[in-house]
Amino acid sequence: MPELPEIETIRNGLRRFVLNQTISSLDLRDKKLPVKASDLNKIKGDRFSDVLRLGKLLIFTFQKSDKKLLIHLKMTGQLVFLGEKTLIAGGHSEKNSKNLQAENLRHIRFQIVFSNNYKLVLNDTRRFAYVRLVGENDFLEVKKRFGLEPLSDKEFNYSSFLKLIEKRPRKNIKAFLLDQSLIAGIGNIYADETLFSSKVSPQRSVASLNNIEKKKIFENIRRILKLAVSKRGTTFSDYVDAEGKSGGFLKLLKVYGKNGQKCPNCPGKIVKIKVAGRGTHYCPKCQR
DNA sequence: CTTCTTGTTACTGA
DNA sequence: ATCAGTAACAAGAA
Repeated sequence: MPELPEIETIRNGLRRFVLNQTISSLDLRDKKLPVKASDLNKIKGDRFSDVLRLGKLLIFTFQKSDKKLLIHLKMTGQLVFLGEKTLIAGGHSEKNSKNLQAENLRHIRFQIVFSNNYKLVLNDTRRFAYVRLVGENDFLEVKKRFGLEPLSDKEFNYSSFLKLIEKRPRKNIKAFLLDQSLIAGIGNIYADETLFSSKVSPQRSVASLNNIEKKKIFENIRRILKLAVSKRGTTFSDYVDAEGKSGGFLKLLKVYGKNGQKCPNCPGKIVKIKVAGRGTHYCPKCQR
């Protein structure tokens, strides 16, 4: 499940590969994707000028066209850069890593072929990922749905965080963290990890938090997301970066996927329950 | 065979 | 308006 750190890692990887590359063709293989082949053809011959990120959404801009290509990976989407036949750097594998091989790409839904025959490939088993090509107006509509960017010190600081809390006082804290229109980019993994490090139960409401808990949650959001970016994200099931490589944050997870295991902080065990419709991992002893 | 999973949106009912 | 809960989406794992 790619969340902000994973998407940021993909973005950084892709920038190295796709900027200034001339697009020679676009191959739309899945008709379900909300984009028309005839629209895609309009960016043939153009070049990518930048790769941006909004929450978990990737945004590609062009040198000539004013349009933007939006790619959301949802749960199982993978976006990788391929050499003529193989992944640019996917072949080298470390112990315990699930580095992706080109032959693992069994669900290619969309790809862009560059003039040197290198490719940008969207692989997605469950077909929830989407590709859209939007003009300025549609892009502004999309942008409106996103909340604060947690890696931006300007947008996301303690006072803007407190304002969000005041705006949604009755909301459950886990649902609050997952709400993309409030803070953009936190998903199930980093929500659980943030609440564990803050010693706050996922079942609490926002209104019940004291000042110390609010401050801890705020600080842990930033700390954990930044740490995860520096480790190139978390590979739990499908995620790989632009080179097909696994993320290194998996080893640093304290509660996500650890149900039944001992809590890192106390003799108790991590349990998994359902909160806000999501599988939620926490320590009932440490998190109150 | 059924059930569960997940990011996001859409809908319902409180 | 806000919030919780649930279905839907698709496909694979258990």
